[in-house]
Amino acid sequence: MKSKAPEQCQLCSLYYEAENFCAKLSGRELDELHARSRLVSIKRGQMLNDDVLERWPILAIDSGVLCLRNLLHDGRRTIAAFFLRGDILDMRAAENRRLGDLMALSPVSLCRLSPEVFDRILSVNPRARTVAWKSLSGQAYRALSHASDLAKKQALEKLASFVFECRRRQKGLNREHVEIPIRRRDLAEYLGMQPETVSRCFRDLEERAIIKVSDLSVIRILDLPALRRIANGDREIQNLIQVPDPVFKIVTKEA
Amino acid sequence: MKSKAPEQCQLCSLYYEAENFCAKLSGRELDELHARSRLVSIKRGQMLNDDVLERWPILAIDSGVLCLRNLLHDGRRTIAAFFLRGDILDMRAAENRRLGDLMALSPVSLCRLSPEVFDRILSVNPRARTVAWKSLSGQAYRALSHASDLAKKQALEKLASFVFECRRRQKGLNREHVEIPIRRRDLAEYLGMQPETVSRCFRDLEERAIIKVSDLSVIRILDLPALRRIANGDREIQNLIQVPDPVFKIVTKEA
DNA sequence: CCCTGACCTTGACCTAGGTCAATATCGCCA
DNA sequence: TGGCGATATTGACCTAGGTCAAGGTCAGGG
Repeated sequence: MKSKAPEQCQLCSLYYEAENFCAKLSGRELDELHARSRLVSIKRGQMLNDDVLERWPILAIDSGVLCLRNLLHDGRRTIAAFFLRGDILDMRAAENRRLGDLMALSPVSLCRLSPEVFDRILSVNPRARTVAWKSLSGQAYRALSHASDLAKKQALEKLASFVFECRRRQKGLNREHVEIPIRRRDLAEYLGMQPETVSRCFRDLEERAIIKVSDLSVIRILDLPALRRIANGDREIQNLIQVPDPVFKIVTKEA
Repeated sequence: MKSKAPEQCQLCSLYYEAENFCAKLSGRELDELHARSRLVSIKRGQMLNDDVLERWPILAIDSGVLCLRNLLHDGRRTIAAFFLRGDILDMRAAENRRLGDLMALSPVSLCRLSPEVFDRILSVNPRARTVAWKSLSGQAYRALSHASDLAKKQALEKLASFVFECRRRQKGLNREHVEIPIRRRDLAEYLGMQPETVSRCFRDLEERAIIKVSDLSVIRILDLPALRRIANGDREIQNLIQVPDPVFKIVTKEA
């Protein structure tokens, strides 16, 4: 009887969290996948280089925060998305598209899955296929909703929206405390703004008693409905709370 | 011998274009899918309503431009993505996420696929599965790259980037003429800017002899490398070509 | 425990592009 | 073909947030 999962896998969230990919595999499938895959650790700031990605285009995140970042050569940087535990990335589809580099925003542990075994499993194991499909469409929908945020929302709204994204994605049950898993600077790059602006927006939300910034990586939501309204682009609340601007505009018109 | 595809399908690009989903199906699979699916036409501006989507969450585009649009209730509107012939949408993953509405930006012909038959086909037909997987990851990567554009690029750069997106997606072989399949206003919503700005940017590119705007829906690329450099965020070219601004600003300061 | 460098915050100022208003142009239908 | 409503363009002006510069704060190493 060989029902025991490989030792390494037992410590990996991809296996021990029931909704994740490896948890859906039969013992045999897991053995085979494990035999042909590589669990690796990456330090913060480190990037996965392209030729390794070519050979190992399928990645599954065990822990940490990985991001997809691209930089214009005049130094502007953007983080297009970040990936958390449980996410499965298939970089094969990126093909000729220049999307950017995968970079660790915190120490990351991830598993490079053998594309062959991965594909084979997808073709025979419907539950595993569902997990992979869901992860991929989750990424797609997250990216779409992020694109909406970036397109028309103001800085404050984007930040509020981001808090909800973190909240939705965090595993714990605590809905009041939200962990901000990335640093201010990275957050700014993700939201397409400057660190200074992020800072100002946090302060703004705090001054309105909508959130409390405990430390740099955790906030507490004090007024959930207000935060939600801001995230949804409701300008009422913003104006209501803001000091009604006592500036009179003098229009001079030539007669 | 029943090798003939259903008549309706023979006129549908999903079937007659070899790389599309229905072209990968066996005669039997196609018959079954066709029997349980619905080809529908949508006029420009029309939206697919939510409860129908609930029952028919899988859509395949035969022709036209469908978009995912969401509007903040103060009137700001965003187009998060648009979908063209061959694209397959799976709205089941959207779940609780409020992504927006599917709306036709031009007359659209699409096929509502039966989710059950679709899933069954995915589980037995690897080629069809590949097509669906590719379409989904294409959407994901397009959304990511769009998000990057929105985050840090300037208006001109976003527009140039958009031209390349259209070019990459258009089927024809003509690489010099690019069809802009949507109107200015929609384009503005997609790029997160105002129609006025779109207009100004087109003019700017035209004045620099980088493109030629033939009519509202077709442009001709005159200087591909320049356009590419702009799209990639190279500010050199922008400054080199721009007339060095001969405006002196007179700053008056009280002594 | 202190030192150092990276990160974050704050304030002052400035500009890209949003806003508003006035045409011009398009595309559809009679 | 002509007329009309929707769409696009242009110009003038203004503001959200980017930029720059100056501290402040934190975490990790000796």
